[in-house]
Amino acid sequence: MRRTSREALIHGLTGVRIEAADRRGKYLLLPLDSGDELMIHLRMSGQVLLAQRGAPRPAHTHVVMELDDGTDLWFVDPRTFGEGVVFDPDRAAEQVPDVENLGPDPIRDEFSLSDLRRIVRPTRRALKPLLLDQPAIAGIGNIYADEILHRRRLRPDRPENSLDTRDERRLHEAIGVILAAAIDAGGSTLGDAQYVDLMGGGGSYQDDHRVYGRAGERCLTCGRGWIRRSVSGGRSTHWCAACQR
DNA sequence: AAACAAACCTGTGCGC
DNA sequence: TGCGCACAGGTTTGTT
Repeated sequence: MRRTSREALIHGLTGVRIEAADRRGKYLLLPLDSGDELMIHLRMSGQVLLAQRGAPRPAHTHVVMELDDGTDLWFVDPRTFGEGVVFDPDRAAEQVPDVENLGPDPIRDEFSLSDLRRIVRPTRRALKPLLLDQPAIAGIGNIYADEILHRRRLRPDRPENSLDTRDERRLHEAIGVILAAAIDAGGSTLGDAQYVDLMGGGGSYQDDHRVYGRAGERCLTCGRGWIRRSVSGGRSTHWCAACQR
């Protein structure tokens, strides 16, 4: 309830029908028949779970939404970084400016090669921060940024202004392929099982990670280099110093 | 302007 | 066994 109140959330959700389940980047968007929308962001540790009414709830269950089919939707979030808010789509620019400022979502929106060229600026900013920049391109997080760059053998610290046309084509291809493969596999559920689907099930894409979480291992792609890990601003980056250039 | 770091929190796993 | 520390999927805010 970072930008709303308990009362406003309860009022906005009581007696309404959820018309759809949509998404932009990492923001879940649920249009309601009241004309408002429920936005949920899970941040690092949030979960939305569907459960039988009365089932024992996990610790850190902050919101329980009772549905009319007898099931409950839980919002669970140990670290409390996540949030939910009911907003008026006509006033989205003031109520949820971060959602309004998102760049194109490569899965949800048209994302052509020229769309990628549009977000690559002639600066020395590195490719890793570019991929994590939600106002530039929406939805890519730390795991997939590393996996995308590894697939196309691009170093995370390669400056944006060093990309030639071939590099841009490669990066565009890798964004589509890695995200599609990860979605097919149900996402990446790491050891602490925080990322799970509505029914609490995990994904399997963590088994296909080539660099994320593999620091110190030999590169699965080239077989020559070792996977390196660096930390900047509390975020870790993984890459192969031999095959990523 | 851009590049960092800190802050927001709890839980887990490790070395000692 | 217990303590302290590093670290975790993200974003915002503040400081160089």
